[in-house]
Amino acid sequence: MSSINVTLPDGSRKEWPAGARPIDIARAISPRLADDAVVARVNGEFYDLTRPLETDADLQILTSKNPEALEVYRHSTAHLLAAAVLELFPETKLGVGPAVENGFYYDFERATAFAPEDLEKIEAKMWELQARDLPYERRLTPKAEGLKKYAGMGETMKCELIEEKASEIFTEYLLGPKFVDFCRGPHVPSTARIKAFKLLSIAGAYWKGDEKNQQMQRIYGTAFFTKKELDAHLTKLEEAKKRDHRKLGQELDLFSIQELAGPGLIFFHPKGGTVRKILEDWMRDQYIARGYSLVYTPHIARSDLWKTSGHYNFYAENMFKRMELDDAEYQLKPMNCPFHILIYADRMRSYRDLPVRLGELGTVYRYERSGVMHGLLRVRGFTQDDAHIFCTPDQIGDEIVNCLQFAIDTLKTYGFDAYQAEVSTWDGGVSGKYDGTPEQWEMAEKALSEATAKLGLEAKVMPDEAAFYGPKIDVKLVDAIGRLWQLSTVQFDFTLPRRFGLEYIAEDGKAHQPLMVHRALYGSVERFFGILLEHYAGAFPVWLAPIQVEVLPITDRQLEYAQSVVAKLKEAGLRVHLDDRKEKVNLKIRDAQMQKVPYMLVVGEREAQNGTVSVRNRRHGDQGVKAFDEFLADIQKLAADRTPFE
RNA sequence: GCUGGCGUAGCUCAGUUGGUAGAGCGGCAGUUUUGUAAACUGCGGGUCGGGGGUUCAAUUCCCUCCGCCAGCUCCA
Repeated sequence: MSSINVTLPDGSRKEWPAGARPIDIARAISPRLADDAVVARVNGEFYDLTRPLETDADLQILTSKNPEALEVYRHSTAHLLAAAVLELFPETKLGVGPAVENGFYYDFERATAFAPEDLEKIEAKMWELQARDLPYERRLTPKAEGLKKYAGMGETMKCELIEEKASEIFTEYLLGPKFVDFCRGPHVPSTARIKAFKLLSIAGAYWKGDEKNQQMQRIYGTAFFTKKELDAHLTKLEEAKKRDHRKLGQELDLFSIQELAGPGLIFFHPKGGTVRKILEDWMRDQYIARGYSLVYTPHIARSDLWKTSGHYNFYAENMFKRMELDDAEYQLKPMNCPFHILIYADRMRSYRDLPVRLGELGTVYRYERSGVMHGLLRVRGFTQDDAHIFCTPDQIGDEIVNCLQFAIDTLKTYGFDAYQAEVSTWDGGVSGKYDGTPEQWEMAEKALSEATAKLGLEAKVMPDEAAFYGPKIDVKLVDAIGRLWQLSTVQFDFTLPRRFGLEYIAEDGKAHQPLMVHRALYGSVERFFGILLEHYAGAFPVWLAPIQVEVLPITDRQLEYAQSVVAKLKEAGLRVHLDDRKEKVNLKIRDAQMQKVPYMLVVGEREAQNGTVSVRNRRHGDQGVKAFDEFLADIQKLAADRTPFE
């Protein structure tokens, strides 16, 4: 065949000589296109721009305007990184180097650790290689020959990968004199295509992600098509740092973690406590409105309970150590479920009693390994808004729908408009690692997917990601700067009802096992608090703000009037603070701004005389003078409506 | 838990050929009575994360423990 049919990016079909390269075709169409080209897609698959076409092709040229091309671009930058490392530190051995969500990394093995200063050197070397416009050269290599070659270079990890993944003839990519990598590609044609990147950090990572394997040094970087996009991303990282809940928690005096008390244990200060109470009250009120019963259960229980539930054996490494009391052994609770189950099982249940929905803000303690704690987001003691629903098979559909609706309403209330759902299912029973019968799994998974459909919730199915005791649906939210957080979860449990021998008497007069569902919507109150704090960058909406109004008298001659304003606001149920320090109003404003108080009322001579207040909003600045009653009505409405962003 | 980095005043941070520590802000006292993001002056404040070692002498060098940070692994 001397010619091939190519469907061009504009949809037209044209004949080209066999062996034409996508980049040549791009050039023929427009030099501009060729300059912008990052990668080709041929018959739906990524394809090197410089790799000759051999068959009829549906050709697309992906340029830097196409977000899909970014992955190829970043992967190419990872190769550039590895090539630079080998230039500077030739003894380094290679692991893997993929593109990831916001950049790329490459794993290396080397006797000495990379120092932070090394990143600068490596980056400089990368630019040097970039300037030389080295080609990403693709080569086909027979497996046996390749293995011998990589073994000769001492690249044992590459050999391992080749053994596992390579076909009889595999592709590898060369870049510069030293770097060759077993890699499917594709890559950009040459290094000059890479215009904007930055190395970010060095961290440890286990070979193949398994902690039993040796640990390697991972260098993270990010890359974008333009300097402008790169700078925007770096700015976003800075922005994220500024709204780090740990920093805000300290600056706004909301919570702390005390070294003397231990890691992962949270102290809510008065202001944080105020916010937390509102979160908790809202949730309890919702429980009651939605037909849940509130219960309270202990924090410890005999080990016998944990043996019955199975946690004693299967969850032991996550539990705090056992304590001996008298002649019995007790353990702190890592979960609330067994306690709620005991309440359910405390009396005979009829089908007429179901569904039973038991809810609690239950504080649990889990022994987390030392390196995993993170502010409020990963702690050792936390409070779950935990509820367990016991119901009949007939009821399960509605129960799941109601849980999901509850979750959605919760997120909306707190100003999260973007969220996504994931349904985790089993493997069909092939591995035997899942508990429960195929009928149970089928019924439960059906209930979950029907509920998402009914609510118009787009749910990604995650096969073989379920817990061993049942399928689940997780709702993840997207915060104000686009990050994803996992919060709400609704999980079936086929195991515990059986272990505890739960039953209800059905219409047939016989005992049946009820269905059991775990669900938590905040997930953990602490974590939710942390996420909210970052979402609002510390500027809690009026209904949540620990101080809603700061009253700022200009001189102490207005103190009396200011106090009367404060008293009236308090009477109206608002959280108000009087700044009666003998300081200039500028300073008082600055302090209130930095504490992110939503409203500041400046009261001076004029206001005192006219019974008015001068309103300042933390976001929009001076709002001018208003009659006190007018201000009061405005702020009460904001609080009552739970307006997430004023 | 693992790899690497870090730990100095309430906070943010200076402080190298090893000679017992400083700044700004905050705090306290006084002066200033002030109109939309920092008035002025003065004064306190630190077992330099804990313990051990080397040394005439350790914030500085070594060991160990604790904690924090970035990841990994695990997870609400």
